[in-house]
Amino acid sequence: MTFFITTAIDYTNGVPHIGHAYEKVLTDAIARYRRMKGEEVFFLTGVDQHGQKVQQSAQKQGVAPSEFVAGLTEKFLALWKKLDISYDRWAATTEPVHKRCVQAMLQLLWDNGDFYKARQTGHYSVRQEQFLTDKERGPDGEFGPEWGDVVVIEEENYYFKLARHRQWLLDLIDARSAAGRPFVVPEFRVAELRNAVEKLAGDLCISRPKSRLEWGIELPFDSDFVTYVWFDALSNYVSFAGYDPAPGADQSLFRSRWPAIHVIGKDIMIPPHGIYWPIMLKACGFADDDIPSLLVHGWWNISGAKMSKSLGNSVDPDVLADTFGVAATRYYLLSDIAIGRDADFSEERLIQRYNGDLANSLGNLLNRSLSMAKRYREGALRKPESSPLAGFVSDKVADYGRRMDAFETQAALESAWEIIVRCNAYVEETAPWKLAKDPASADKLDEVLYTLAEALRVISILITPFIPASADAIRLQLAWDGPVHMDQCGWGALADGHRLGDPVPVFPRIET
RNA sequence: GGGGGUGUAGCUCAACGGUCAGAGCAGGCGGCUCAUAACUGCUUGGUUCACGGUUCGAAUCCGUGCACCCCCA
Repeated sequence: MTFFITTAIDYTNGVPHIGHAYEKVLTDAIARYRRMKGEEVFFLTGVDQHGQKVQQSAQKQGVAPSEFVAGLTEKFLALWKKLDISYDRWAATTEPVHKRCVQAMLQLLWDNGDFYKARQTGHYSVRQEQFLTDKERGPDGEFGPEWGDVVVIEEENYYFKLARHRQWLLDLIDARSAAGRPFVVPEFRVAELRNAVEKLAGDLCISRPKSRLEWGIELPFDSDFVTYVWFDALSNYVSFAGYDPAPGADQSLFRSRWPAIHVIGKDIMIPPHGIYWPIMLKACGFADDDIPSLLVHGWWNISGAKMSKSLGNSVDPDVLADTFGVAATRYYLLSDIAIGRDADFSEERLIQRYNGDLANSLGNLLNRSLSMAKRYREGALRKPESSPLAGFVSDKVADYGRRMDAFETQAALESAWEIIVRCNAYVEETAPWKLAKDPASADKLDEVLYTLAEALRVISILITPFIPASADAIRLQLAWDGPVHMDQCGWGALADGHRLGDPVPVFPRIET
């Protein structure tokens, strides 16, 4: 039974911003934690490369769409590499495996009679890729400049019979909540989604004529059309996991992974992930138990304002990582926002959290512990009968696990940091520099030094999902090369006589 | 117009209807010297947006407003 987790796939029409980075780092932390628990994990992320905007942007630059998306895709790939995103499979929607799967799904639903063709005439905004109605008219009766060029067109398209599954979806949402495993986490979003489903009316347009959009996946039953966005983008969650809708196909790999948990932003819960996607799967024959769940995260605002290109206030995570480091960036994104909520981004706060939590609390704890061990015992540990912090640490490890299981990354970090804070206080209480002066206190000093090293070893495991490279650096200094696994969080893995490495600051302070 | 969210210390945020509303940061006073000017003890600071209601008991539940954000029409 594989733990299957996905992120939204990002649209390759612009460079990645802090919101993209947050979602991937969040998902990465969860995926890494599950691997540490010994679970088989399939972590899927990628890019959405088709569509009108990409086609237009490519035209403007005078390059082929494939060339245009290749450049931006590289930027995403490079950023995820820099940020240590440990995905198992990269989903690029121009890949043949994806195209084949999407076409097979479309064919299946066509054969089942889930689509119909209809004609629509109206004002069309080229920029927004949508038909406009009178509601979009301004007070003067005209379409405002935000719509760009507005043209009158008439065209036929294919529609997906969505509305007839309305009651089924409502029942599914209610059943999931009643069973204690809500369709949407955090649960306060369930009401929001349910309300939107109640109002669901009308069907979903799923095509564009090739005369207007060529850059897409062709409908298998009508070569004059490509499929438009939903079947192309949402289907990545199954197409890259081995799904094959063809009758008699071998589904064993896919079945071992599915269903997934989709990590998405609150802006794409309604309607795509909360309405279109479950209904698409239902239509394809998925059972109710095989409808995935959604983990919906909030947004990073910039000084209280929504982040947007037009405001020019977007934050470049690539620059952030270069300026403050990967650990500072990842730690800030995961520690300063509660799951599902919005938060306010500021560099001042990032620096504050890095200096306070990573440099001062954790970094200094490691540094002072290793320094004392080296100075008083040449780095060699003696394993005591027991340690006064063993019980405390194991309690916090349990808290951490419960919180990570509930996707509460911020709260889980707090559990880990309670150990760190306790250890620093423990150093003050026991004052090893005084014990070192008194030969009669030798055993006590050994107990303190061992306790600190052992606590740090456990801490290094707990922080691995969040700041993996730093956790490795800490283990290197501790000279512990055991398996990085949750079951190694039990007390006492460092052997009698274990020799620690030399202290080198892992988190140098950011001076301002 | 409908719906959702938010409103708590100077700042960022916690608090299943149940001890005196807590924590971090910032501020103040002290301690220590192993350590990255770090660490640590104590401490200042609140009309929990407002007004009503339910309750033995409300930041929490209900009602009415106010403010801000988002979605839909």
